[in-house]
Amino acid sequence: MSSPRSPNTRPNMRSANPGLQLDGQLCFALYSTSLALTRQYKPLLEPLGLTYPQYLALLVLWERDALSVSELGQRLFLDSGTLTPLLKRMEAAGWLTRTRAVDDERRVIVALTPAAQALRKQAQTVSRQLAKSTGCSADELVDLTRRVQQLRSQLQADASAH
Amino acid sequence: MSSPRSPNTRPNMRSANPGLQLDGQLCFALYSTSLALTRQYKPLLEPLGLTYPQYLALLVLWERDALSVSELGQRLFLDSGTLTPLLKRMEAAGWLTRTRAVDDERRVIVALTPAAQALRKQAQTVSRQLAKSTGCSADELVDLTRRVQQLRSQLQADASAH
DNA sequence: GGCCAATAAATTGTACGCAATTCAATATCT
DNA sequence: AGATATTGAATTGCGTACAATTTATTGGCC
Repeated sequence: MSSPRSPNTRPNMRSANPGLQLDGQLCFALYSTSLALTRQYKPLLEPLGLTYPQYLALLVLWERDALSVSELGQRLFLDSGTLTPLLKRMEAAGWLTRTRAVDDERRVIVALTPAAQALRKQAQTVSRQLAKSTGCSADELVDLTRRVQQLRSQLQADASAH
Repeated sequence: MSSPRSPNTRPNMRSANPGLQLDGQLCFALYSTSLALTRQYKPLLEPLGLTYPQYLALLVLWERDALSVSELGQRLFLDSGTLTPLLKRMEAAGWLTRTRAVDDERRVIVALTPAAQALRKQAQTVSRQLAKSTGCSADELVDLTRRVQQLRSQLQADASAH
């Protein structure tokens, strides 16, 4: 009743709103699409007892096991404030161990348990299912990934240049 | 000491890890780039007393004021569980009012205050600054935005098809 | 009108992200 | 060696996201 107009999205009337249309903003497109992807992952990861960020941590550790928290953080672009509680939950769930490094007791080494190693195959299924629901060809996925990575690099370069 | 190898990123050795490389995943590229963008926004929005999701809500309301919570949620792809507390904070900060609709007391209408209207110009500056730090041309931005939006649509279609 | 399903927000509980601070261990300098 | 700076995690506090539940209101049906 309160909105007699048709569906919310209007086509190409950017005239009255220079540079401020939600639909035109790459930032929002990335933000909302990233959240949509996490939602897509959820039903696939839930049976395994994993959240999406936890799954990302596993991806890193499957590539190279026994990393410190900060090394993991460099790969994921996350800091200890995010990772410490996440890793504690994963430790409690039996996916990994956290041990102080013997040569430098400041560092905490994160290592996968056999349970997490065994999960690797199922993860490939998850990965494939997700690729399917994007509806993109492999080439499109590769290309889009590269361009988004390129954007990330550019942003980081810009950020570190104050 | 614990890692005698060179920097973490290896070039193109995807052989031993079919479909599970973090770097190859579009999902992670979108996830980490979206977070990087939010970080880029933060110093620009902080002086205005806004967070990035709050800024997105303003973008929607600048386009069309006086929406219900669920209409706003449809535009942002967020639900009341996220929006209600966010809108309460924005109300407390003086950016908007929340009033029950007279014709349907279930609906809460969100309307901007003059303070929020006045903010519109400064927001254009923010938007331009961010476009600059992407290092992309206008055409590149438009193209990348469209492709990411397309992906989002595809995911939503796939999700609603169970 | 009275009953009941449907709808719109709000609430509850869990898990991130991240800035800022704290704490412990190591490195540096003299 | 001893004082100081630096580093790596952990902690604290705030603001999202989101599933699941609850509450209030409306619409439909008899």
